[in-house]
Amino acid sequence: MSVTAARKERERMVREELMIDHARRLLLKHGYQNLNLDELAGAVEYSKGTIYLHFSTKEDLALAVSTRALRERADLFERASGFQGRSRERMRAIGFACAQFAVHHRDYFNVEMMLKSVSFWEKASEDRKRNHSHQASRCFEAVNRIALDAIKCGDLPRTHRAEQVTLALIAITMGTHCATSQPDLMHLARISDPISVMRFNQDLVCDGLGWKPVLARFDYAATDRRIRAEIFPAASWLV
Amino acid sequence: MSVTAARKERERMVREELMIDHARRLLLKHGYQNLNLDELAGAVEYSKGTIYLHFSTKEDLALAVSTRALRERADLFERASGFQGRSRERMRAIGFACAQFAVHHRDYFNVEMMLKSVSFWEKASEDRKRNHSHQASRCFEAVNRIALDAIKCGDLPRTHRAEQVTLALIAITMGTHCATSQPDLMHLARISDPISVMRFNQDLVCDGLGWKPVLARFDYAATDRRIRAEIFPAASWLV
DNA sequence: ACCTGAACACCGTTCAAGT
DNA sequence: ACCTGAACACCGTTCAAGT
Repeated sequence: MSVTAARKERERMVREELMIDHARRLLLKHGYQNLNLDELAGAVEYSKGTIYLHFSTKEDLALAVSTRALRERADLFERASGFQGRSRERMRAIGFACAQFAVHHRDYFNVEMMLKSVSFWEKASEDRKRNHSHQASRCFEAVNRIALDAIKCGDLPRTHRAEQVTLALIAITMGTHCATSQPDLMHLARISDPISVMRFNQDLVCDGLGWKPVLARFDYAATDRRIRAEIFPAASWLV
Repeated sequence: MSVTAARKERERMVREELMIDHARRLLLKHGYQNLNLDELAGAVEYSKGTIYLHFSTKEDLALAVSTRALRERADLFERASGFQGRSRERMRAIGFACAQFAVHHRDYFNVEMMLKSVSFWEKASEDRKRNHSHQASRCFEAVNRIALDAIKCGDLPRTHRAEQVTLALIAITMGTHCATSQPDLMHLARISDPISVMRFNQDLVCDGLGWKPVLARFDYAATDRRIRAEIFPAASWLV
């Protein structure tokens, strides 16, 4: 490959990132349905035709936005997973990673939901689908490794399978996101702080699993301080 | 109102139900994005203009489909709530109602997800939005009443608030639906039966809440048989 | 009074033409 | 070789005309 070609490729990637940046902004502003490619073309200062040199369809573009966020989540999860402590403390660090991600990506979860629902996948390019499931499995494995360790060392009952445990934690996390993003429901439940609901629900599932040390028998305040200090030193976003 | 007017109104309602029936079928077949009003008009044998005499927008139509399903869920929940037994047994009956609903509506959950994500609500008519939140609150209250009773009689620790409990159960249910509808995730977790995952996860949350009698100290097999016999006699769908 | 379906508007997608 | 933007296609929405 010539020197010129390498530079061209680099510039191409920069342009693609620019498009994803603006697409993300517009997605959060208008939602997927009202994301307008004319507006995007205007924002990135390229023609609509050029957008189609990067993304095969509008769905493909939305998937790219989603995958980039998912990669950030996987990064956070892997960082959290390296926390030095007992298995349930490491799991708690993952909880912090979720919160960090939720704050950084605010109402991003709505876009994520969109992807799960429709005929999105059949309209996206193979490359991008592969990348998305790669990032998804990084997230899964980060949690699953902790569950495996917990079962091995006896912090979790040996009757559990690690994948069952991981799926339960993913479910409570997704479900809480889902539930807390519905204003009606939050109003019915007379609840205002989504992050404390997330904590509470994740603790419930861990306690339900019998994950030692159980909340009632251990004070996690010191753990939480260490997680903040060691894993998320830059995070000024939480009390 | 004249006799004629009453008949006209009845016929109007029949026609609307017909439209909702077919819309539901097409939604499940193609997904929301590919739901085509020309196809719907053909299926119901009315013109597109007539569809707009019933529904203000395509979003309004989808909301109508969703609300009718939600009404059925609320009916099932209220029936389950009347089960005679301890609070956690009644909660278990709600779990059966969820399963019954999931089986009857199969991949309906995807449509439900759609509603949560986009600028759906701003394009739907006020009447229909009101009806939807009415049905949603019927579901919420059916669960919440059981939680309130449980706290009152000491089956749940008095430190819990009923709404917190209800929200946690809604979250694990939604999250499990969400997670089990992603083939990638099910493959990673090496899990094939969504219904048993739902049971497992709901039990986890109840145990985590300390909802007596806890799973390990009580055999729910007899309860399950009674629920099947008394609440869902017509349900041949579960082993 | 009720219903129709052709016409319109909007926007994702393509491709012939320009630099 | 790369980019453009006018033209096309599809489909949700409207409304003048028909019965």
